[in-house]
Amino acid sequence: MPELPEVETTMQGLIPHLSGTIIQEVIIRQPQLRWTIPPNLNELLALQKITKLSRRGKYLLIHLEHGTLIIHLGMSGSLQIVQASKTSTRHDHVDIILSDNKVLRYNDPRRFGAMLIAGIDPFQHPLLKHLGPEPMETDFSGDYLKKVAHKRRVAIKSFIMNSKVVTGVGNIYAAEALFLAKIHPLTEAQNLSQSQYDALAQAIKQVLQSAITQGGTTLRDFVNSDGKPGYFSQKLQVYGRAGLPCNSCGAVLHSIVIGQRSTVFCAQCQH
DNA sequence: ACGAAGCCCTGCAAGC
DNA sequence: TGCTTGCAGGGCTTCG
Repeated sequence: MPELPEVETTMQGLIPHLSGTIIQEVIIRQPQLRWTIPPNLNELLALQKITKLSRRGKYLLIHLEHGTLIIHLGMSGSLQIVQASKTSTRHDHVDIILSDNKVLRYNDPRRFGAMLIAGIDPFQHPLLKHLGPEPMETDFSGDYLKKVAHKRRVAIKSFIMNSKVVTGVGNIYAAEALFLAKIHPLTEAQNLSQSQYDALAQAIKQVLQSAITQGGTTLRDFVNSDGKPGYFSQKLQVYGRAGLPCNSCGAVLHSIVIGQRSTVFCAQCQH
């Protein structure tokens, strides 16, 4: 499923195809995503020039002359640049037809994704307005986490998956970062020491950066914008490895449920 | 204000 | 083999 690294990889892959391009037409085959796609999306986007692309958490932002297209890939969404002649298949919900006979095609089997319109300043949009810091930026740090965690009794794993605390850390990388920082996922957020938070912030940055460098994790249905899979999945230490031996100590990895999310960890290494 | 649960949806795997 | 059932998952929304 697309996590932050996949969104970043997708954006980087799309930039050369989209920057400066003028949108010709938008075809919506299935408007029922996480939220219904605005019915007048075509009227809003047609003949507008794409000025730049950016990312906020897992939200991909396509900046236009008179507004912003917000895209979220949910857990099974993908974007690809295809030739206009290529026949659409099942779950190809939206085509954004570009000027040079190319199409930006949105596919999302589970339809947990979203495609919405915001103004010129997308950060005023309700979905983006209250997001926490970007994990890769310098304002996200152990100091910041320790401060925000004051009197918070929620499990640390849920805490770092809360988009108001930090945006874009999903289930896979939360588990990986906690393993790397040697922190038990059920620890109450308020009980982590400063040095643990320093290690955790560092670990989050490291796992995300590593995945971005690798080109994004490939799981079930993610394909990056070139149609090539990423290769990070083989590096995962705990996610999807319940019952298998810990790569560090050899103990059998445990699987528990935290906040309705499966969580794999090493009881030996993580305290 | 905080934390837990609910919800949207399809593909896949396991069980019968 | 084919059907049924259960589960996974992002993250906003609702409930307590």
